[in-house]
Order: sequence, then structure tokens, then C-alpha cells
Amino acid sequence: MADTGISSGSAVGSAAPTNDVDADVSGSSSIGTGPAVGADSAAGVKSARRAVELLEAFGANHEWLSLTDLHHHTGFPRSSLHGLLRTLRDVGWIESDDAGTRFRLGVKALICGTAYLDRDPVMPYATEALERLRDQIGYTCHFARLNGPDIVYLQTRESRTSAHLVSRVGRTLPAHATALGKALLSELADDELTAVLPKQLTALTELTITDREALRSELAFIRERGYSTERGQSSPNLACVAAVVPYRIPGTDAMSCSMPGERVTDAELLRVGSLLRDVAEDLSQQLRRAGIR
Amino acid sequence: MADTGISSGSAVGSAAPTNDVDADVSGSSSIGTGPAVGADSAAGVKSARRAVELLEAFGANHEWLSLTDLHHHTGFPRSSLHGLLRTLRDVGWIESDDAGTRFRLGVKALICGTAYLDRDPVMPYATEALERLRDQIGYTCHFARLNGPDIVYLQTRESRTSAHLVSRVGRTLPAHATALGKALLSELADDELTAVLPKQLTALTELTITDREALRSELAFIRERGYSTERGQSSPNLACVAAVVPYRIPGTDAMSCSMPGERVTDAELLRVGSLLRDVAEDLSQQLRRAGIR
DNA sequence: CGGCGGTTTTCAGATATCTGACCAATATTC
DNA sequence: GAATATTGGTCAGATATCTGAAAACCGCCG
Repeated sequence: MADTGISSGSAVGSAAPTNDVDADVSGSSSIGTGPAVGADSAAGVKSARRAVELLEAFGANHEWLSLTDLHHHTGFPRSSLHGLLRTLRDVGWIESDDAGTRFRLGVKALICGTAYLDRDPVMPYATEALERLRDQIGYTCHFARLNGPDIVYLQTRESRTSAHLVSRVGRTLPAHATALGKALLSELADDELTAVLPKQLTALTELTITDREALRSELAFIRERGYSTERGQSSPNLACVAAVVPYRIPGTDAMSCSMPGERVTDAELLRVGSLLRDVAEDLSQQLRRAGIR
Repeated sequence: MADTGISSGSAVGSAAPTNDVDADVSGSSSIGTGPAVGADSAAGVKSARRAVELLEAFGANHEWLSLTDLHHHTGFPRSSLHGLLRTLRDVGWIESDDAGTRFRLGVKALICGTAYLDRDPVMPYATEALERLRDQIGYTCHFARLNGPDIVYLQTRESRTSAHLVSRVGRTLPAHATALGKALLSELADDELTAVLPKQLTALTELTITDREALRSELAFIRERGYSTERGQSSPNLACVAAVVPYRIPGTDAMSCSMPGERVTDAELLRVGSLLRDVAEDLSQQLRRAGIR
């Protein structure tokens, strides 16, 4: 039983149901439960599911992966992996080393994946709003979307002054550990929140909220005020403020500002928060007028 | 199989005016050569190939696509598409509308695809170099990579002054129509160039080089000088300068600056070019020292 | 040199997908 | 509003993949 559940640090392949090399993973074959009972994860076209699961394994592991590594991560039989890997390599979604025995993500994945941003009619408006915001406030501004228990950064405009970019398009962070995420979580009803939060609230820093009740009460406060704040909960020495863009119900998108955590006063945080709330409200009006939902 | 070869062309919804609904696309049927002889495009795990080909279709079409649309684009039987689409939707790589009948790219594609940037050890160095460059020059700077006949933007640092971002991470442009691409193409030997260029050099603007001989002679000049320039060849009223980052042979990566085309003199273009060449050379030395190839 | 631990690759039977034809649902037309 | 055209969904036989086991391969060390 390798599955310790607890953070275990590594977390690389933690999604895989087994760490046992030769464990029988195909579940359905266990006892005579015939065809997919719960039909939860075993449904659909097997090779297609496996292909994208493989891609996700590559997305989560930034080094070269061998066939055996992938067998550990995914639980797929080595022989099946062999065919899948060659197929994905031939179409350019993964690359192999010269020997053809180690693999990593290919550039096709980047090209295709980032097309998500073009396909979304919200983005042009969001970009423009981010630039207005950045020009008003001067700090780095983000636009992000809730995806299950995580937020995904969709667009960034960096501060004119501080050089470092806080995050990257496409990166995800646990929602409960970020101002963006807390703002979005505050939109959810109580049972929705319960359904979406992970069993264990992982801590990104010492200050990350890991207690569900503490989170709930803060979310209620955020909902009331219209924006969320955070100091050092996602990253040390970083303060963030975020507000939902209320063009959907419940809201899925939010905007934030990231500021150097030590040099910014509480009053400044609140000032930025209410400004942010106004810009987000403006943006959502634009979106609603444009018929975007 | 790669139908027209040409940049996937137009064709959003209007793709098939001919009602070739049931056209045989499986191609391989040349002459009685039984099972895949050349094994060109029909090899590998069929469902996996189709899954990613579907994703690419979504990447190239930014509207909602129906089952029939996809049938036109890919040539896959509708019944096969049905299973694939539900599978991809269930794993979050595509999304469907409420009716479950129109589809578009899902956020998982963005999350996973952008991991390409994390997996690449070049990127931290490239980002730092871009920031140095932008701070020295003031214009928007790009870092891009050659992928077949196209360049792919990997990272951008925007101008402090002009607000508009020129391109986006993950976007591709024809190499022959950009300064970045011309710099990278100038690294190739003559037969490599012939192999990589498309049959027809598509024009992005009136000034795009579409004559192969004109391109060849300019590439020779670029190779000699160490950087490439361009005015209005990729986009009207835009001037670009680019230099290869010579840490591989042939070089695959390059840096560029984009400037407002009208307000920049030729002398300024050349000044930026030689500065760019120096920064690219510095970066490549860093990379080589770090053992990155 | 040859055995050894580990990994990749191959192979034939078991299993799952693919597909063309067929039905159902929805949009379009008059 | 009914007929019609188009699209979406389902099914059983044909076909292809999947898989466990066994074989080739590789680097390593004695």
C-alpha cells in the first residue's frame, strides 16, 4: 500500500493509483464485476484517455522520462506505453532523446494548448482591462480562472517597476492558497465548496490557510466585501489582492494585483482592493454587453 | 494524413463546400501494399493519433465545433468521433456546451501545453536575457524557436512604452516572413532549407518575401552579418530585428526586438541588431557554460 | 569475457475499438 | 405547422489494439 495520502513531498506521480510496478491497475478485471460498474474513470476510448494522461504526466514532470518512469507514474503496462510513446512522438506532441528512449513534452503541446487563449472571447477584454489596471496601480496584475480546486493563470501584465514576473500563463496554484482563488471560492455555495476542495488543504507557505473552517469564515467575509487579500499565503514576501469578474454566476474568473509584501501597507492593500473591484465590475459589464457568458 | 500540407489553411467552417462527407481520407491505400509500407502517417496507435489530431483541430479553430464540423476537418467517421469527443471531454481537454453537442478546447490543454516552458532548461536564462535586452533597448523583445517551417514564440518582454503586445507565447508564424525566422533559417544548409520550406511561401503582408531565390540570397547576407531585419514583412507598420542564440548547431532559438515601423530609422535598426547579436552571444555562452544543449 | 540487473522491444492470443448502416432529434423550409 | 433536410446517437460484426511473457539489448562489474 504505497499510497500514503499525506503530502509525502514528492507529489510527482502521486496521482497514479499504484506505485507498485507490476500491480494490476486495470481495476475492472478484479472480480466478476463485468463491464464498468461505476464507469468513473474507465469509460471512453482507452487509447485516447491514456494518450492525454501521458501528456499530463509529461506536463507534471519536467525532466526526461523513460518508459519505466512512465509505467510507474501511470500504471499502464510497459508494452502499451511503447506504442503510445512512439505514436505521440511521431506527431510531435512529445520529443525523444537521440537514443529514442527518454521522452519529454514536445512543442506541439505548447502550440495547441495556448490556442485555448485565442478561443476564449473573454481574453481580449481581459487583456485590455489588465493593462488599464496595471497602468493605474503599477503592480503586476493577473487574470485567472477557477478550474476545480485550482486557479489557472490566463494572462499577466507585469509591473513597470519590479522586474520579476509572479506567475506564468497556464500555471496552476491551489485556490485556497491565493487571493485569486479565495475570491473565486467565495462565489460558491457551501456544498459546492465542499465538493470542490481537496481532502487536505496543502500549505504553500507557513501562512497558507489549511483549516477548512477558517477558510469558510474568510470566504464569507470576502463575499461581503467584494475582494480578497492575502499576505504571504501563496509565496513569502508577497501580498495579493483579488476580485471576481462577475459576468457569470457563479463567477469563474478573477483579477488580481501582486505587490511586494513587506513594503505595502494594509491601507494600500484595501485601496487597491476596492479599485480592483471597480475594474472587475467594469470588465464584467463590457462582457455582458458583448453577450459573452 | 496531412491533407494540403499548406498551413492548414482557411477553412474554419467553410471547410468543405463540396459535400464529400464520406470521402475516404485514410489515404494509405496507394497500391496493394498491404499493411503500412512507408508507415508514414498511418502508423502507431490509431486512437491516440486521432485524439491529438482532434486537439490540433481545436487549436486551429477558435469557435465551437460540432461533430460534423470535425468530421469535415479530420475525415474521421462520425461514429468514431463521437466516442473520442466524449472521452476528451471527460478528461477536461475539451469542453462542450450545455447541450453537449458543440466542443472547444479545454483548460487542461493550456495547463499541460504550457508546461513545455518549464521543462526547458533554456527558459530561465532566456527570460533573464530578454529582460536585460528590454531594459537596454526599450522595445518589445521575443524569444522564439524554429519548428519546421514556423517559429514558435516562447517568451516575451513587452516594451515599457508602447502598450501593445506583438505576439503571444505559443503562437506560430511562418519563418520566412519574420526576422526571427529568417535568422534561424540562415543557419540551415541549402538542402535543409529546401526540405523545411513549404511549397509555397505564403505572404503575411505585401512585403513578405515569397520568392525562394530572394529569400536564399537574403539568408546568405544575414548569415554573414549575424542578425536579420525586417520591415512590414510580418505585420504592417512593424519593424523587427533578430539574432540567433548560437548554443546549438544549427541554431534553433533566436531573440528579436519589435519596433514601430515608421518611427524607427535604418540606423537604429542596425544599432539594435548588433546589440541583439551581442546579447544573444552572451546568452549562448551562459547556456554552454551551464551544459545546456 | 561473460554473467547480471535493469530496461526496451517484440509477439500472439485476448480484448477493445472502429465503422457503416440505421434510428432519433433538431433545425429549416414553405 | 407539417414536411424535409441535416445533424447527433446507437449497434453488432470487422478490425485493430492491448497485454503478459519472453526475448533482445545495454551498461556494468567482477
